[in-house]
Amino acid sequence: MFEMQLADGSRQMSGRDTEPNGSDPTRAKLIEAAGRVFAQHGYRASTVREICQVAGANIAAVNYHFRDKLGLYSEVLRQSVFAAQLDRARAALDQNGTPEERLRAVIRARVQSLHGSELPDHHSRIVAHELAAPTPALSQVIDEALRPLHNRMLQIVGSILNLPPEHRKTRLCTYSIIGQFHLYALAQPVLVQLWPGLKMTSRQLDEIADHIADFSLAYLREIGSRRQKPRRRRVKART
Amino acid sequence: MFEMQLADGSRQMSGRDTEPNGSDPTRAKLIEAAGRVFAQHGYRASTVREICQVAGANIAAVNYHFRDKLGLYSEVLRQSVFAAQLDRARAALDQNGTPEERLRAVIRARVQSLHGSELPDHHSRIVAHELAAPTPALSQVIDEALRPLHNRMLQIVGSILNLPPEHRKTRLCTYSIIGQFHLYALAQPVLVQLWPGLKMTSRQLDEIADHIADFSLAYLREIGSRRQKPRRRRVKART
DNA sequence: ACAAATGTCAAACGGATGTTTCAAATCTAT
DNA sequence: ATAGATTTGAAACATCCGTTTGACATTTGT
Repeated sequence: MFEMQLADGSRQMSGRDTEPNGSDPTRAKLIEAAGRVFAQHGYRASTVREICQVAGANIAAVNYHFRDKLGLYSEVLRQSVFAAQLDRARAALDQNGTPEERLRAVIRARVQSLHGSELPDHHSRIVAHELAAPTPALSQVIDEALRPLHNRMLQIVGSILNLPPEHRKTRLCTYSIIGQFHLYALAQPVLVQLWPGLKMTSRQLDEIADHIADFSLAYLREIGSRRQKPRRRRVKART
Repeated sequence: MFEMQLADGSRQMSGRDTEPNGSDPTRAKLIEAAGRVFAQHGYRASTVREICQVAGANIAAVNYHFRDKLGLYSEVLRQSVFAAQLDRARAALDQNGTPEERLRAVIRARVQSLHGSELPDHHSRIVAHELAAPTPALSQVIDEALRPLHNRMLQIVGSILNLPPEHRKTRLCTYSIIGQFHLYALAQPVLVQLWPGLKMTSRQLDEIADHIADFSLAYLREIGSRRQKPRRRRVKART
C-alpha cells in the first residue's frame, strides 16, 4: 500500500503553517491524496474513507491533522489555488515590458498551466467543482489569492485601454480575456468532443494563447488608440 | 463507478394519458423539483428526500415513476439541456440578417438566459456540475444538443472571418466567444465577489452582451476584411 | 532513562442516504 | 357498483457517511 510515494520531487511547501512542520509524512500524504480525490468527485461527493485509503492513512488521521473534512479541503483548495499556475501568472504580470507584452505573457502562462509541466490538472478540476457548488472556503480563497492577481490584470488592461482599472469597460474586457482561457480549463471535455483535433499539446496551447492575445488586443488597441486622441468622450467610471 | 444507463425502466402511465392534463402529476412535479435541487447541489450531493420534499411527493415516488435516483437525473438532464435557452439561441441563429447581427443575437440570447427574471438557471448550473464531474450522459447530450448549435455558430463566425467553418481560426474564434459568456454562467459567484457592482440585472446583462459582441467583432472584422482583399483563399482546414 | 507529548490504529457511534416493502388509497373499465 | 390495475403512503431496511473514542505506539524534552 506504500507504492504511492510523492511523485513530485519537491517538498511540500510549508506555507504559513504555524505548527512546527518539518516533516509530517501522513499530513502531506493526506493533502496529496485529497487533492486527487476532491478533484475527481468534488467536496461533498468525496469521502474521507477514500482519501485515507488513497493516502494509506487511518481514518482518524483526517480529524487529527485537520479539524475535520472541511479543514482538509480548505488546505487543499488553498494549496491548489496558490500553486504553480498563479505563481507563473504573477511572474508574468510583474515582468518588465509594455502592457501588451505583459498581457500576452500572462495569457500564455495561464493557458500553459493546463497541461504544461506539472502534476495533473487537480487545480482546474477543484476550481470547477467550487464554481458548480461553492463551499464556504471559496470566498476566502478569492480574497487571498485571486483578487491581487485580478487587480494587477485590471491595471494592465486599463493601461492598454487608457482607462482606469475600476472602469466598467476595463472590468468587462478583463472578464472577456479571463473567460477565453478559462473555457479551456473548465469545459475541456466538451471542447475536445466538439473538436477532436484539439489535443492539448504544448504547441497547440501556445497557438491557443497567441490566438487569445491577438483576439483580445484587437479590441483593446481599438479602444485605447481611439481614446488617446483627445476626442470628447466621457469617462464615467462607476465601479 | 458511474454506470449511467439511459434505458428507461420506469413505469409509464398508460398510453394516451400523457397529454397536458394541467393538473399535478407527481411525475412532472418531481422533474421540476429535481431540476432545482440537482442544479444547486449536483447529482451526488442531492438527496431524493430533499427532492421529494420540494416536490411535495412521497419518498417512494422517485423509485416508482423513475427507476431510481439516476433515472430521475437522466430525465432532468435531458429535459434541462434540450429546453429553455438553447431554443432561444437556435432561434437567434436561424433568424434573417447579416452574420454580425445573428452573432449579436445569439450572444444576447445566451447572456440573457443567465437570470433575466424568469425561470431559474437550471441549465447552466447542471452543466457546470457535469463539467466538473462528467458522466457518460454528458457525451450523448453534447452530440444531440450542443453540436448542432455549435456547428451553426462555426458557420456564422466563419462567414464573418471569410474562412470555412472547419478552419482552425474559425474554431478558435468561436471558442473565444463562447468562453466569454460562459464565464458569467460558470463563475458567477467569483465574478460577483471580485466586482461587487456586478448585479445580474436584465439591463446589465444587455450591457455585457453588447460588450462581448463588440469585443469579439473587433477581431472578426479585422481578419475578415483583411482576407477579403487578397482573393486567394488557402483552405487549409485541418480539423 | 523516563515521563509527557505526539501520532497512529481499530472499532464503534449517531445520523443520513438510496432503496424496498406492503398496506391503503385512488383511478379505470366493465 | 365491483373487481382489477395504478398510484400513494409511512415505515423499515441495509449501507455508507463524518466523527469520536480510547488503547497503543512513537517521538521528544529533560
